[in-house]
Amino acid sequence: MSTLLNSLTTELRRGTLTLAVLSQLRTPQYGYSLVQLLEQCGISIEQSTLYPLLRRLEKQELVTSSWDTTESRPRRYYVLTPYGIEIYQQLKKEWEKTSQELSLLLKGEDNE
Amino acid sequence: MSTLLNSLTTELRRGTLTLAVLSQLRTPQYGYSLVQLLEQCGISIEQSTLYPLLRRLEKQELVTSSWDTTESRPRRYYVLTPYGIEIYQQLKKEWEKTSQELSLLLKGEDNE
DNA sequence: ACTTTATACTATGCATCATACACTATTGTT
DNA sequence: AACAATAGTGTATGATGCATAGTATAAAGT
Repeated sequence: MSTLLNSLTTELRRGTLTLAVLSQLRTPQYGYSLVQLLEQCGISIEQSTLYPLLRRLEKQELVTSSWDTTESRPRRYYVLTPYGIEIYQQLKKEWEKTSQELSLLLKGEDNE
Repeated sequence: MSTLLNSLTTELRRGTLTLAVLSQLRTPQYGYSLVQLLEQCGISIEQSTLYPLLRRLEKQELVTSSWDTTESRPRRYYVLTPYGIEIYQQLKKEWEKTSQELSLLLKGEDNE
């Protein structure tokens, strides 16, 4: 893939990562599990992208986190706050709207 | 709309503007007409956002531009280059892929 | 003993978008 | 004739998020 296409795709993905992560935090998850969960769904995300994102979300009070030290390895679990749930649902609506609008624009002569 | 939701939505839109603009430049358009064309489709874009975008696209050789001075008001028309068409189609595919993946993630308990 | 997996995290730079401007010429209205 | 509104093209600056490239540790597997 050309570097140009690559950077355009990056920009296109931007913001969707947040939405994807929020969607998975309705049930508690820790960073590492999130990476794999999303990978399974075809969305690859680097840890070095995810952790700062989680930090942001926590700062914005969309998620809360807590350490679980009962297992052999300590894990920090993240989960949506009520406010986070609300924002998630609104953001989801926004995405559906944008998605539909774009579908309309892109429809038409599909010459392959 | 809260400022947080606003900024999240902005991020979500990011990159989609490029795709939207590219999709309209299969036929020649000038800046002002593009704004209105997209507006009709529900996508609002400020001129001060569009013009720098067009500049970028031209620099990346995805579009070319030329002045039309035959009308009463001079207009600068933009249109896709062959390379631009190619990139557009690939980017479109990327979007469709991402879009589908996200649909999957967002599906599920729609408690309204 | 060595390597891989699991797990968490930081720092820096680049690109895009929003916001706020500046500018001109034509059309429409009073 | 004066004025406002529309049509039209642009620039500068700042905020922000993602990618890239790292650091670090402990458990499990060989």
